[in-house]
Amino acid sequence: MELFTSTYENRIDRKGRVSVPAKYRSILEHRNEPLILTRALNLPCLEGMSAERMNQIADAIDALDAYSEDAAILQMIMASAQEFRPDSEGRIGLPDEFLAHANLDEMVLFVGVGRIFQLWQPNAYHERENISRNAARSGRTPQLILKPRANGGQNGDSK
Amino acid sequence: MELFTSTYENRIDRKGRVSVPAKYRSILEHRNEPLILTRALNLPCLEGMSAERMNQIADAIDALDAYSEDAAILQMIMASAQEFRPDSEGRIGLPDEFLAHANLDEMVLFVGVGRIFQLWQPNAYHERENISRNAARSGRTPQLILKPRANGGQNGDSK
DNA sequence: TGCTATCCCATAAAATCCCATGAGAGCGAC
DNA sequence: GTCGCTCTCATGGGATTTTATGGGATAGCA
Repeated sequence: MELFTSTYENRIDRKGRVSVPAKYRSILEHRNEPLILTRALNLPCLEGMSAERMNQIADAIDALDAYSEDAAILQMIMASAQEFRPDSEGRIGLPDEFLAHANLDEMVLFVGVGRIFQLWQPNAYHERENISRNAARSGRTPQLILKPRANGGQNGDSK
Repeated sequence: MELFTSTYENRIDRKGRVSVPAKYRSILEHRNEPLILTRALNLPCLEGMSAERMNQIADAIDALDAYSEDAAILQMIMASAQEFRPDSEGRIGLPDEFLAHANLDEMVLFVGVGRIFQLWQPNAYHERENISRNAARSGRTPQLILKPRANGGQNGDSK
């Protein structure tokens, strides 16, 4: 499976390290790409993605006028991004800015949301989940429009 | 990764030297290219890049009318460019014009913005970051259209 | 002779490597 | 089904290396 799914709650040890879920790691390793984390623009969480996606953003920046305000905002994404190379046990050390942005202390909740995954303070995520769920119950469901994929033939392989 | 990301705040010592972040150094060394610094055109910061990037800018200038005002302005980028060779500990000495242009005194904030990086007076950058972040929060986010890349893409997605 | 830039060595803190342990999932034999 | 074996994975912590930084020594240069 090429998509990040499910959730995993892992501990931050006293050195500030946390294990990246093995499922996520194997996706990145399978693509032979390093792990990138960024601070989400408008949420108190971190976002994890492959380097491929960062390159796409860099391309988007280059396509803009280098001195425009739009470019400045996209550059903020790059400035908050950091490359991580998990140690031999699959852990990464989270720097203070990242811990602070997502209010992380003891535990981290990894949340797979498809092409990327998020890192949440567990309670913060559960609150947010309840809010969204209640919104859905009260009828405010989003439109979900599925389109056929271009490369219909290939499906997910695995280990 | 090939991109300059994240931020690093380093001290200018009493001899006027500052360490170039090891991550940035290794990118340049990996490409076997010297470090070039310029004064940013419309911002109080310096910009660091590889020599290859300089060539791209030169190409962009050539694409303009050689006698236009725009070309004259962009040529100032080249005029302010200077090549630096870090010492054995990875430090460079910043000349006075550069210190003055970016109002640098004690600390330098290296800000990776993709294909280049910037050198800011820390407070000056944080102010600018707040402005951009508020703009992003209030909905004025730039269009971000991610395009599949020519070389890297194993995952055929479009969205 | 002063000034400046560069080389070299030293050091503390932070990041990373490496080995160990234990819980738990999966699996096969019975 | 269930017992026990194996393997994976998250976690802990000591050992080692990297990195930023300070400063003395040396060599040009005005």
